[in-house]
Amino acid sequence: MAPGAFADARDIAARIQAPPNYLAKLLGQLGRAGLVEARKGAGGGFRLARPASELSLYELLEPIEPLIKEGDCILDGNDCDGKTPCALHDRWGAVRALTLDFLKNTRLDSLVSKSDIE
Amino acid sequence: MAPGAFADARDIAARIQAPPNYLAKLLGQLGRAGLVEARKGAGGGFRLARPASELSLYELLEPIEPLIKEGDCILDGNDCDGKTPCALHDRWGAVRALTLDFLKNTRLDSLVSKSDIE
DNA sequence: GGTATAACGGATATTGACATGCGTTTAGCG
DNA sequence: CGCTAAACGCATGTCAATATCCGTTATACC
Repeated sequence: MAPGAFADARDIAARIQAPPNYLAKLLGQLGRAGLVEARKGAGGGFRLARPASELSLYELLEPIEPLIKEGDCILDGNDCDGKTPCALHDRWGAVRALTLDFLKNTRLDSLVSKSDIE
Repeated sequence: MAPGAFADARDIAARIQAPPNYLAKLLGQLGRAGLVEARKGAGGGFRLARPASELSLYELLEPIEPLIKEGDCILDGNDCDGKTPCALHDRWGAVRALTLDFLKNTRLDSLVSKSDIE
């Protein structure tokens, strides 16, 4: 596919075996979040607003579903701050930090293997 | 509560603001897995099969819902083994390992804060 | 043994995520 | 301008997880 071209939702859906209408809905959400651009009409479709190498998994997932946040406590409803840490504060903090690091520092392009590109 | 005593599902549910019948169902699952003991009738209820200090979060959650496993690939359906690692193999492996470590090496007793005990 | 208590187990209800269908709007192109 | 392609938006459907209800069974205690 030509770089910068728009791909329509049906084509994308067929490629990844996803339901076309639902995919379009998700792409719409990403569009509202400014991550993809949409164009209506003939020759239209969706495309990334920025290069895949500049989009983190975190950015991409965030508009679709709520993600873990820095400081979130694993025991819900707890205001587990520095003053009144819960029993798992440190151990969980390490897991949370690594997970966030993974999501924020992994770019979209790095989950595409070479064989998928051609 | 006396150590080794049985607590009935309604009491437990009231304490943790959970639906009593549903809780009993979950406790039943834990019972079948050998993690808690159940006793019917007056004075009956549930109790841990082993001390809280010997039960890991992993053991406790495993009968309730499928957990991440050593070697699981983040891209589903992938058989992402040593020979054909996916693009995220190493980065994801680190997150998975730390998460599993957290679940397996955190004991039930360590998520109870002092103030909950009395 | 009789009675009260509490788990057990199966049928049913609720809910939210996931998905579909279809009519409307917008954009490209001849 | 008119035709076609494709996103958009809303109403509806499906399904699994969660939860409820209630009759049955097992246990303790008098």
